Amino acid sequence: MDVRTICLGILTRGDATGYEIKKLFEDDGYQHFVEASFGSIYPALNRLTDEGYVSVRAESQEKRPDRKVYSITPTGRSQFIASLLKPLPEDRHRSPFVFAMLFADLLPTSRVSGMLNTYIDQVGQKLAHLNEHNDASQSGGEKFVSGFGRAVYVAILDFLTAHRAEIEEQQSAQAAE
Amino acid sequence: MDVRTICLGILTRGDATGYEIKKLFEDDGYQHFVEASFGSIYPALNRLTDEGYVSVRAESQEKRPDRKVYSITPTGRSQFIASLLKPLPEDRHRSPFVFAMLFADLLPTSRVSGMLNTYIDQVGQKLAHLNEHNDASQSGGEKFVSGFGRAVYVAILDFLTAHRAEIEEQQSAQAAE
DNA sequence: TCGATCTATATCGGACCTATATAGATGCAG
DNA sequence: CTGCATCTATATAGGTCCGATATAGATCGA
Repeated sequence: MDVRTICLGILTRGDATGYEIKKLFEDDGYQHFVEASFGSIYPALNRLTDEGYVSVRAESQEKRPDRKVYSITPTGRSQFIASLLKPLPEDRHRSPFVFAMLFADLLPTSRVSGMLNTYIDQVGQKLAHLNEHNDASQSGGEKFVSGFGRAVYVAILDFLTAHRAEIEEQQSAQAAE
Repeated sequence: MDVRTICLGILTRGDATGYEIKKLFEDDGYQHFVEASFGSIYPALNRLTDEGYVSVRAESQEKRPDRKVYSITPTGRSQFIASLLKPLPEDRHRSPFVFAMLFADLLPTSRVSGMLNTYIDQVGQKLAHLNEHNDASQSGGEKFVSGFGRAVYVAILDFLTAHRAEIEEQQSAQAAE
């Protein structure tokens, strides 16, 4: 699922600038299991334009850089749907926190507790964010995806609350100093 | 959490070749929330060697390329622990499946059901894999991380089983053809 | 009114992954 | 018992993507 495909998908829901595409990941319901940076969005949109999958219109604004508003073309739409009919790449979940827990025995208890607190806090915020944006305007897909996110985050919080004591006791003698 | 740090961490548990480091992600309990490819592991080990964080001994084998066995140095060990004391990068969970569900209305029901079946199958396999490698030899950290993985996978399976019907009914008129 | 944040585009360097090349060993199916 | 697939093992090239940075005027709150 490369950035070009992600951009095409978002443009099926309406025209947008590169900036707005990025904001969708941060503000709305899209954000939790897909992301892309400016450094890949802008080149992706240029290439999609070259390939004829999107069109641009430059809205010139006084004393500001042009707003480049992108629209998906019929070709782009077919291309996007075709990409959803091909086998999907697998999920990729990278968690520096989980990796760090494998080495809890090398760290002072206070650091392990700190990591747990920070992580629990972050997941709690993501959950709160999902709940905030849980309004009636959501499409069926968005509701489903929100529910998915909530299920995952709640499971993580439950597990960590129930089992954090086990990992907080993992220090070996020399790390406990 | 870059690949160099990941390699250092694994080498705190014992010497290994680049190949063995990669295999640890595939076979053992490490695999679910951390990964690295050969294309990044080999350059990482070279650079760690240059920096003095690991040492290599080449075990020459008859009619085979040398096995390059890497060991972490005391400097490398301090460096690794120092990196765990710094703030951790946030989790990054990319899910093409979740992204695709946002566009269920553009797809035929059969394709949405197929995606769900494939995804449920993959998560089920990951869960089974975690359960297989759940033996007494695991360290405290590994047990904790296995439990974390199980909690996440079970939550996903429960959610999808309970809510798949909602997304399977999302097709708009033109996509249902 | 001054600084911070926001809108908006863009590029560079570096990190990382995928695919590929090489090559002998081993194991299994026919 | 033979041939094909898989495994051990290292390595690189090409391409994708992210993080940091640059630019620059607008807006908003202290």
